[in-house]
Amino acid sequence: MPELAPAYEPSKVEDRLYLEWTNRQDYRANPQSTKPGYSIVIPPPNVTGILTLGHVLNNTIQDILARRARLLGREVLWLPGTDHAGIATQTVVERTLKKEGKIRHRDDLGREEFLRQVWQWKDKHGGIIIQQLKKLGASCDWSRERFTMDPAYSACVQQVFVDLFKKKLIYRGRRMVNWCPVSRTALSDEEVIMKEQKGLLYHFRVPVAGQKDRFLTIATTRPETIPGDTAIAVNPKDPRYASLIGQFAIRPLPPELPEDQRRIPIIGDEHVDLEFGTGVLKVTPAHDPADFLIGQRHQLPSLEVIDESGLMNTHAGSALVGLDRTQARTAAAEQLKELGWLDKEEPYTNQVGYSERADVPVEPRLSEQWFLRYPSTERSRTIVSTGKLRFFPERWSKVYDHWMENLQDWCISRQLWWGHRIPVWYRGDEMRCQIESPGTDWRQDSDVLDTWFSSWLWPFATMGWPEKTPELKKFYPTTDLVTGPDIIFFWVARMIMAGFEYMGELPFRNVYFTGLIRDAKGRKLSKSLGNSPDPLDLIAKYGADGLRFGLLRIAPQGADIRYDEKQIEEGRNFANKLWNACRFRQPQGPSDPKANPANHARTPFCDFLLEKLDALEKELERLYTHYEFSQIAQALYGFVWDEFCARFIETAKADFLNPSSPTRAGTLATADFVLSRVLRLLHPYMPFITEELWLTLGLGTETIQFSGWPRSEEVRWDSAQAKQAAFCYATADAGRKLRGEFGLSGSQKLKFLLFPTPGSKPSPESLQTLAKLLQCGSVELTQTPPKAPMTPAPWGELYLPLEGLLDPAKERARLEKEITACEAARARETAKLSDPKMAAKAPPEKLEEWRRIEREATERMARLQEQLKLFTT
RNA sequence: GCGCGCUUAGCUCAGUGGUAGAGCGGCUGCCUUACACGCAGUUGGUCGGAGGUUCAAAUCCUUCAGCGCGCACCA
Repeated sequence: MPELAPAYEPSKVEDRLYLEWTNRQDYRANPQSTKPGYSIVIPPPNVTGILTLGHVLNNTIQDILARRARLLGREVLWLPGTDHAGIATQTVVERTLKKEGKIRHRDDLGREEFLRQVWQWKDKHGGIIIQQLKKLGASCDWSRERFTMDPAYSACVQQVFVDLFKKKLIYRGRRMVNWCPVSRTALSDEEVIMKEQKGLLYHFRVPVAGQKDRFLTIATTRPETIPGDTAIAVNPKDPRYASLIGQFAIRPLPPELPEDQRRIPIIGDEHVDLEFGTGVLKVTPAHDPADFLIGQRHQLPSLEVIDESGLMNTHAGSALVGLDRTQARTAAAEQLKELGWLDKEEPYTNQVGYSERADVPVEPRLSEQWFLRYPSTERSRTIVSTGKLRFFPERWSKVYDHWMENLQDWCISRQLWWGHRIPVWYRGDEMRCQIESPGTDWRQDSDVLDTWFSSWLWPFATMGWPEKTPELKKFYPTTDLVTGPDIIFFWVARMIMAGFEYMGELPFRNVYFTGLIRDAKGRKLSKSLGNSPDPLDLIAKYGADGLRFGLLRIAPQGADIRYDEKQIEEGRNFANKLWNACRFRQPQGPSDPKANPANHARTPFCDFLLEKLDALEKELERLYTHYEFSQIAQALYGFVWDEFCARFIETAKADFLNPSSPTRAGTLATADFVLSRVLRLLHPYMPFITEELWLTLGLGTETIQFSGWPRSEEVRWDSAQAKQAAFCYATADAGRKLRGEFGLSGSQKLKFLLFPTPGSKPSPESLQTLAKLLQCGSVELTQTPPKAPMTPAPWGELYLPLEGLLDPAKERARLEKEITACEAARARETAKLSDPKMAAKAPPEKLEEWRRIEREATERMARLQEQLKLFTT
């Protein structure tokens, strides 16, 4: 048996073990297994992405669930893979090629050649995040790794499109969509994020046609769209303007156009808010969703003045043409000023939709797109609202329900090249929706599908759908899904609908939403802020187990996480603590995998530890059903550090150093029994160190991974003994406190005296253990209370004879302070008990408890007062 | 504007009706024969404010404030 190093060195363990596990194919899921199935599909990361702390959190949780399921004897499938991430990947490749000077625009290469370059990029960079997940210890079934652009997967996507088209749920239409002028594609509503923008509200006048000196004043944030205005709208109920409805106004821009070409109608529309601005609205049907609707209601012409790249076109007039939207805004305002139409500019803050990817304002734009009317919406909504599909934390189900209630058709076409091509073919005016080309003279739709239109099939398309595969039979529906609440609409909701539509069943039974990781200042982690640490650096520094445990311990359910590297350091420290606890056991000889403390004479401390282990196992059981991952980590941390190390090991030293001790075998058995269980309980969180210790100590000959989840029924102990141990610990705690108050260090070999509680007679062994816990020279019994500092303790009154060191004044002060505290505690209970209302209404067991506390405080006080008398004379 | 969440020790957070907790930090003392990635002790909170329910409120209700998030066609 190799000797354990003084400190745990993760780098010597992790890669070696991971290789062993994967070479042995420990994570390969067998659909033919008779064991009950457990499955998770990974939220596929962007194929060209790199690991972030968010991924670490998310995948560690999945790994915890998967590893625990294996210990529970399940057949586990954790299915990994990556996403082609249309816009993101295409943008990155295009940018790189531009930077290398190979192209100015992707048009330079043409569609086919550009796609070849993207595939090349994918082959080169696509595996990085997968390798990083392996470093983390992720126990995925790598033999089943999928990519959303795999041929089989693509076939699923096309088939679903054709099917939904046939069901008339997919349709093509010319509508107002969110247009990203940088990526030059349409976006779905979900890809637009509203941001507050500080700008100006411009007030300008327009003359009413044929009425000299009659003007309307309009407030707008977008003067650059004035050339695209095709009407002026007022509310028909507005007494100020109602009479003008039906007349015309002269649009001020572009000024070079003859006046009759700038004549636009004044219309009445309820949409106009009387209170806002001047109550007069310019209507630009081509560049504003609300105006578009007004335009439809009034059959207004649509006049486009901004092109697909966000540049002003010729309709905007000579002063603006070619300018970017934002430049055009100031230019248009300038123009209005010169023409004398501008009344004022005032600072104004409004909400503007931004493209999530390109981080520029989206331009509402009229275009021909494909839309999906969501399928299976009713079932998908009720499955969550009735709690059959559970969300953790539960409150996200409200957010989901609200979105499901207000479903808008999904714009699924993208004007990109990288993605699944839309299976629709054209010849002249004919159109066909089918996977194969109808013939050589047919031209395929040039658009691709939104990436989420492929990911929403992930839970079953990865398992061989549309075939009825053994995988689907065994592992669908999946058990748990772990993801971030930011993609609840993008992905979770849509997967539920696709699951019902194509499998007739929900895709997963539970969804756990992680929190967002923020830095110490509360900012989101991002590459541009430079506050996003590289998980691989953290693994190198603290080990994968340290990173996993440290991060999970501070990841409260449902709340954002304030990340601090200090926490990861603590994770490493904990790993080292565990390592050393085992190192303490190792020199005593090989561990016994079948150790059973029940078969041996034991010290009370063994029973105390077994009692705590039982409580821990029950607690973890409860916490796992609620997905309380950070509290599970806390509970394990506390057990290992406080119960096993601080208490048990200190008392086990007596047995370990004494080969002839009658309780030696029992203490060894307890150590092995408890370590065997605590390593297994910890394994989901810290897979590497627990495996290494398990095998090195010889707690098992096979890997820990399938060694069985500890059951609390296996733990047997004597609770009377455990109580004795608790008294001993409490006595030691009192002694330490007493010594600490005199500023005496542990290294000074002091002698304590114990004046035992009448009737009790502590054994020499227990006095020895007490001395060990107190780290003092000895504890001796005394028949007469000495004149020395004293503290009341469960076993009796503990004295610290200080010979010449004693300062009576100091001792008096100390006693008085403690008497005051006792008095306060007693008074609190007395007050409660003497309140007649309370005495009448509180439950008897509470009253009993309060009486006990009152009694104990009184007794303690009496002892302290006796002691005080000794020092007052 | 509507909805949701948060506010507890210097920091990060547990604690859903009955004596306010943990880790870190601070301070004091220790290289005590598993561990200085450690050990012992200690400091530190009128549980955001105000009302209410209750014998009893950090905990339940109402309301206010601050912060965060989601949804929303006020130009």
